[in-house]
This record gives sequence, C-alpha cells and structure tokens, in this order.
Amino acid sequence: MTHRHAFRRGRGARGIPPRRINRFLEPALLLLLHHHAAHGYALIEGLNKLGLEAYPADVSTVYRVLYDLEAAGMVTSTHETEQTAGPPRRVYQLTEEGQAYLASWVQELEQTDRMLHRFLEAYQEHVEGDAAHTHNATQNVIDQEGAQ
Amino acid sequence: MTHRHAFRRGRGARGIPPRRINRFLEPALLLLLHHHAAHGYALIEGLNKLGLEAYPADVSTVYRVLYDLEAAGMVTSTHETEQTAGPPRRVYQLTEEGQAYLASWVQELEQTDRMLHRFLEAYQEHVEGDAAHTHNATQNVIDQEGAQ
DNA sequence: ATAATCTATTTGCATTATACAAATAGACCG
DNA sequence: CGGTCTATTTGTATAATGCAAATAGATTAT
Repeated sequence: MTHRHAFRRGRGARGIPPRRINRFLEPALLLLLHHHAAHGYALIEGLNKLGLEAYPADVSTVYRVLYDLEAAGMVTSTHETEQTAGPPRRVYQLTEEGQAYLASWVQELEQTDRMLHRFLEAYQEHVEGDAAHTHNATQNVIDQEGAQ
Repeated sequence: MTHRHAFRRGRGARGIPPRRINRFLEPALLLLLHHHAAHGYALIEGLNKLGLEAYPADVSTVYRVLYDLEAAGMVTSTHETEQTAGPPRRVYQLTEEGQAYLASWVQELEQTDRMLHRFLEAYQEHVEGDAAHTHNATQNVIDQEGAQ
C-alpha cells in the first residue's frame, strides 16, 4: 500500500491549523529582509510581528530556507563582526534578484487567495446558505441521483 | 547535507503556481461530495467547475485522498451497479462526520485566509507603498542598522 | 573553575504530501 | 483483434517540514 495514513499526527509536513501554504516561510522571510537585513534568530521573532503568530515557525526550517535562498542568490550573508551574546550571527541581506523573486511570490499568492475565496464562497453558498438541507431526510436520494 | 535543492523542479510537492495549501484537495473533494455523491473521475472534472481550473489535480492524488477519507470514515463508497463505459465506478458519499470535518476545514482555511491577507497587506504597504526606496542608495546602510 | 543558562546556528532523521508514470481493466468501435 | 475511451489502482521518487539534539560562544551564578 502506497497510501498515506489518514489524519495521522506524526512528524513531517503535517496538517496543523491554520493550514499552510507550501513554502510560505520563503516569502515571509523575504519580506522581513526587505524591511532590513537580519539574522535567523531575529527573523523567527519577526515572523510573529508580521502577524503570523498562529503560524509558529520551526527554527531548523527557517535556517534551511535561508540557506537555500542564499544558494539561489536571493539573499547574501555575512558574519556579524561585533560581539554578541553567543556564536557569531549570520546576517542576511536581500538581493535585487530576491526582491524580484518576492514580487513573483506575491503574484502567485494573490492567485492562491482568489482560489481560496472561490472555495469559501462556494462553501457558504451551498452549505451555509442552505442549512436545512444538511439534515434533510431526502438528501441521500438527491445525492444518488446526482451521481449520474 | 539535509538541505533541499532550492528551486528545483523534480517530482513531489513542488512549487507550481498558484501556491498550494497543504492537502487542499481534501476539502475541495468534500465540498463537491456535499453537492452530491460522485465517483473519482467525475470529481476530477468537478474541481474545475469549483473554480479551481488553475489548480490541476493529479488523478492518483485524487484517488488516494478519497481512499484515505473513506478509511477515516468521512465518506463511504459503493460500486455502481449500472453499466458504464469502463470498469465499475466507485461512488463516494459524504458522511455526517465528513460534513463536520469539512466545516472544520473551512474554519482553518478562514484562518489561513486572514494570514494571507496580513501578509499581502504588509507587502503592499511596505514594498508597493514605497517604490522609491527599493532602489535607494542609502538602503544598504539602513538595512545594516536594522540588523541591530 | 565550572556548571548552568542564554543566544544562535547547524545537523540528523522521520514522515507526510504529492507529482509523474505506468499498469490494470472493462466496454465499445472499426 | 487492436485501438481507444472511461475509470481506477499502484509504483516510485522527491520535496517540504517538524521534532530532537548537537554544537558553540558568552555571561552569570555556585
């Protein structure tokens, strides 16, 4: 069997609310870096201020995304020279290419947003706009007919 | 190295626009089944009518999601008795539990929607609302200061 | 001095989500 | 009988991502 285990809560890409958009951390970090350069630890806190409190970010994921963004030339990094209360910070800086990439992300997310709205509207029209029918005794019959 | 290959286009959960919400196919199929019972092949076409044309569904994914939903008791299935122009169809029917599950999905998606809006608004305010600063020569200095 | 603690980054690993491809299968048509 | 259409199923590769722990420097308390 090649099936996923339905509704299982293990590790990995799990479905904890709110439902995530794939790789959303990427544009979120890029936007924060558009404000100003920053190191990973600060970015993790910055995510909350972006209004993503309900979207707790995993540290390892953040650092890996930053690593990948750098490998792709979307950001550059330098080790901070001044003393810190810990190991040297790696400060990330958005590149021109990264800005363009963020813009393309936004365009795609606007599409995602429209799609989400169509779905939610369809739900409200069909389900909430017709609350009675949910427990209507004839529903099963209608459904059978609908199956063509 | 445990790093992803950035921006690679192989198989798997890839980033093709519009950016997907994790497991979005699940609520989409549940909503279609709320309209009326249907078999997999018809549901694939139904997704387009839901306004998800830009969200082409992979057949195997659809069937696997249906299988998992049944295993979880969210839908039931029966083999269609009447003759078809192919192998017997498996017709899926939404259960009461499935309806409740769809409702919980919608609540989570509304959260996702709010989060997406906060992000898009933040982008517009910061980036589009201040187009000049993108190519401002002093930007790098400001960024450095911002890195605390 | 050294153990605990904080800040900060990195690495290992397990698991889910999902796309591409092909196999399977019944019915019908030429 | 081979091709084609409808329809479902299975194999497989890989990306995305969370949990946990290792690493490490600096500061503070014992």
